[in-house]
Amino acid sequence: MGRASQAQAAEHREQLVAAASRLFREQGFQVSLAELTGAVGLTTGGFYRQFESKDALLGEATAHAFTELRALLDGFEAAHSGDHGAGRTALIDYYLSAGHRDDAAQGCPVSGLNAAVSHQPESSQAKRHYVEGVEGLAGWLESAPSTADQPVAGGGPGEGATQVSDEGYATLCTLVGALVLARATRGSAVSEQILTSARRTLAAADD
Amino acid sequence: MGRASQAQAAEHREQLVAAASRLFREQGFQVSLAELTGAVGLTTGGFYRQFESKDALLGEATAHAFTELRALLDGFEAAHSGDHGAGRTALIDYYLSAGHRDDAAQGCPVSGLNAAVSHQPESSQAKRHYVEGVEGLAGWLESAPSTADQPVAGGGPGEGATQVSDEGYATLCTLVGALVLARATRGSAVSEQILTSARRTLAAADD
DNA sequence: TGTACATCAGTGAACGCGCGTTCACTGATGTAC
DNA sequence: TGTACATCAGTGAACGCGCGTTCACTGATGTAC
Repeated sequence: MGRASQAQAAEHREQLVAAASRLFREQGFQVSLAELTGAVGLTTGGFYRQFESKDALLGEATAHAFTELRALLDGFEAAHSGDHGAGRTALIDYYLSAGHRDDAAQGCPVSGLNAAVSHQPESSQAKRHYVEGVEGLAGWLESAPSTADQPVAGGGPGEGATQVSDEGYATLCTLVGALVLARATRGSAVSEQILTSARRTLAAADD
Repeated sequence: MGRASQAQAAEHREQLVAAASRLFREQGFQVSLAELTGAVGLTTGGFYRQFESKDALLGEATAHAFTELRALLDGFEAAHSGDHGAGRTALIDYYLSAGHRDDAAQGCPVSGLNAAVSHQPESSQAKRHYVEGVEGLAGWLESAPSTADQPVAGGGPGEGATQVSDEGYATLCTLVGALVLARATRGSAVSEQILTSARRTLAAADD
């Protein structure tokens, strides 16, 4: 193949991170490097010229997935003309849909990367990004977020300026629990019941 | 070593299932056979005289963990003289404690085996037991369960006589989501906040 | 009850495979003059 | 602008390791008489 240009190499790198963020969410961290690099038309050999290790890729893939999530949240809010409450309701409906359950690859990283991140050491990049992302999504899930610009995967290293409310965290717990359970029970009637029950319960709480 | 007696063999088998149910919850399905058999003082060679495969062991370990859970639930109810509501409150407090978060090995299989079961095929024993267990725990989590004898890991093959209410499933979602998130974020302040928020929110809903 | 023998739980090594990582190599790219 | 050469992105094979599973073997157990 010969040497790729710097622009091409940079694009390959981005493609690899994007593919990894999909495949890790879909299949977990056990996807092989051969499959990861193969997904963007490369071979494993060159991988280590771009990343220090597979763990490092997980770190970047995690950050990438949370950036995507931020865009998704913005989209939901924009689709309802900036009405956060309406956007929030729409996000919850999407979150607890069968479509989201069956499409982990493009779904929420809090649910999709949970297992992968759980087995990572506390000091890992993946865990750091994950924790930030959890905090950010929980903050967004408040009915009336304290700041308009709560980051999903940003903010300084300091322990976040604003505290997330019980409502934000509890709503996130219900969403993540429902999705994770619905995925583990996919194929049985229980899976649908879980999603429906969580949807109705969160809707009822919104009064 | 020579041949073990039938009684010893049966005991080894039980010990192996029990150890597997702990290790799979703690470390996931990737624990090696060497570690599993080593945990009860055996070597890997003899494993296949007791089990058809590692997958089969996961199936039995899942069933075992849910039997333990049933005993735990009964214990909580008995500790409150059969007052289900009081036992339920106590279980929720335990479920959302740092102790439970840090002791997955002896903790709830719905949370502990979620990742393992998610990657199992739909037809697997592990998945079957898991789905039954989810249904059973959700039923127990209703404030006023419809039947006194709702099984956690029992009941015929038919799709359960009684339907579980939204309250049961939604409560389970919040519990599982909280535990799974608290474990993935262990070491950060967010982990504690998640548990606390879920606890307060579920307590507030009990009015 | 005692003896002879078949059974089979458990051992330890081997097999085959897939994986993450390394490395010598290629040849187009980028740069120094 | 053109040329010579160093750089380095990507290849493909090899390395080393751990794993699930298999297998020949051992010797105490269980059983038939």
